Amino acid sequence: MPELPEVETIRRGLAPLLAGRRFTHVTVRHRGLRWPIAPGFERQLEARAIGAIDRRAKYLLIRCDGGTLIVHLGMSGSLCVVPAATPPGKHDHLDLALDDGRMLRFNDPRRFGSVHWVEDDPLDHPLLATLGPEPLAPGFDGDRLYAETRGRKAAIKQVLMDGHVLAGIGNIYASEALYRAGIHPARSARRVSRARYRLLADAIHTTLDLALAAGGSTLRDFVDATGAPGCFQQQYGVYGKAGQPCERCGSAIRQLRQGQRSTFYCPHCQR
DNA sequence: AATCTTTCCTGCCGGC
DNA sequence: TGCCGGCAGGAAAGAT
Repeated sequence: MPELPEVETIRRGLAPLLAGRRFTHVTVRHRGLRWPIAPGFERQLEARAIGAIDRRAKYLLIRCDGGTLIVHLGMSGSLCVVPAATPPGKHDHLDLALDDGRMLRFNDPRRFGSVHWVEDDPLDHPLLATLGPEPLAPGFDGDRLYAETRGRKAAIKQVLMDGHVLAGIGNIYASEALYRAGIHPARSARRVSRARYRLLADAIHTTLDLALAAGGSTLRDFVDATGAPGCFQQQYGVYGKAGQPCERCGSAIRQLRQGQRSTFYCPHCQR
């Protein structure tokens, strides 16, 4: 479900609901996430005042007094704020009760998501410390991307999805950005010119901005913190459209496999 | 049965 | 020889 625009949409939805709140009680029903929820996690969160809600790549950073809750939604995770008396569903693994009669609930059927409590700077956590630049932050541009990809023989699409090169670009938006930039997804990253990396950086920016404006994509049943679905998928140029005509040239969009993931592209527009 | 949004880890290889 | 980085594949688990 979530790539950067979806996580950012969730962050924006969550921020006003958690502002000024305090965690009161923590219930863990299933500790077996991607990394097991640490023993003592419940007690560490209790009575913490909540501060800013930030994001790094696809990680949500829920800053509290004395520490930070780091949440990753994996493939199928979701967060919502609901009344504290709401009965738990099948994959509601974690409830964080708030001091206003509601709770923050973490649901994740596939359990590829994760939850960490850290007392040091969360950006120093091993999972976050080596991440590449944020694509929407100042300082990210085509020249940076060009520099990051020197010596990379692998396909540009796979390098784009490497979080240590560029943070937060997943399978869908990698296909979309390459389509917008006119670059073939299987092209070796080191054989893309500096000029085309500048086009690609612009395409990444535009693609993410459009997705954010639409409130993220709806894959399966993505909903934001208030339950509203995103609608960016209606704007996909190539993703999931194998066999359909390219909007620019009319050629049939093709699908290929890269690293066990589906890639979609236009054979005429992308070189 | 095959596929799907994530990403860490392992094993292997090449370069210095 | 040893070390490091890059690269491909596997793994986690459930719903459709």
